[in-house]
Amino acid sequence: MEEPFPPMDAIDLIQQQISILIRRSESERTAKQNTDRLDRSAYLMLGFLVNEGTLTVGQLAEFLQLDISTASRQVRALEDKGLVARTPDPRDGRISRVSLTEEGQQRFLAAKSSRLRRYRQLLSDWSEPDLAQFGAYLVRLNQAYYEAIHNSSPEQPGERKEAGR
Amino acid sequence: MEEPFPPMDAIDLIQQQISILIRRSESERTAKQNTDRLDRSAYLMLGFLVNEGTLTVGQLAEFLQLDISTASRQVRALEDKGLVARTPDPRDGRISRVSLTEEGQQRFLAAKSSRLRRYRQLLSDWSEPDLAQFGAYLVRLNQAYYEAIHNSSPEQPGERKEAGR
DNA sequence: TTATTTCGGTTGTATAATACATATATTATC
DNA sequence: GATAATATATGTATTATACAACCGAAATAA
Repeated sequence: MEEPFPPMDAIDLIQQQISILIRRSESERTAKQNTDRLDRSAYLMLGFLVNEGTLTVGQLAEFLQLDISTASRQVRALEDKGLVARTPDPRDGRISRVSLTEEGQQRFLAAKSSRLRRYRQLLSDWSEPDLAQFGAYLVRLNQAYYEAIHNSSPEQPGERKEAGR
Repeated sequence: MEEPFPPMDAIDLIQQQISILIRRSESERTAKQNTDRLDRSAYLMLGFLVNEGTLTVGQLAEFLQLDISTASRQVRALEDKGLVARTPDPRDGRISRVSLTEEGQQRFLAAKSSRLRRYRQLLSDWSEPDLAQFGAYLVRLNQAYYEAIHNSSPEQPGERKEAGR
């Protein structure tokens, strides 16, 4: 392989720590059932809906990088809980447009608040610049992931593709 | 309890980005089956064994924050694949001591190398100081998780973990 | 000593999240 | 109107997980 790559050690650390972070997070997910907690995918899904307003099942699947069948089931689960509503698209009978219910909004905000509380606790002794910097790094990494995946994929409305320099 | 906490915005970003990161990672996990890829828990488990040499099932469970039954099954799965070996402790017949096989070492290194390749790609345009800093932040966050778990005792019905050391 | 409790681990069972293959219904195209 | 493409849903399988019940070994109590 080519060599203009960053040194192994830092990357190795990052890779390892991300594995651990994910495991930790996963552990929290299953263990602590704060009543207002939502599983990660549901949380992300509701979050997208909060931001985007209304999305199709397919769009949700794409955003979450889920198989559409999985997304479909997730939507149904959320629907059964009354957190989202599906309305048929008047112009295309195949499409289900998914949007938040009032209840869904509230549950999302509650879950968000619960997560924030947890993170505020975990990060309570971080300086503000460190927090900002860390957040920026995470964004950057996620963006890299996103681009790696969407190298040559069809776009969705609202897509921002920033090619970096 | 509002004052001595860091500002919401950065934390909100971090929390959200970590959710996304985990989802991305999860997606990679199921999607790309590089032959040398190991699932996250197996990878972490082998990694611990690389570092620590030999561990009991219970220790692995604790490190990975898995229920011991899950750890037990994981160990068995790895054993069936020939990646670890269980040897009975001569002094305590209850204990299984788990260690890597030669094959396990090789598979771990291959998986690690594969992961590193992926991350090198994703992070190829990061500066070295940024990488180091990001790694340090991740370590710090994981450390906070670790401490949060090991300091506060979340009461579980029936079983309370006594930390008498 | 024997009886009981604790401990490390395994196995039974349940659940959740997921993907892949297939089905269905709707729209588009020929 | 027949066929193809599309959006979603359903059938089925897999995987990772936890909890509960259990088992055998060790430690402790009687």
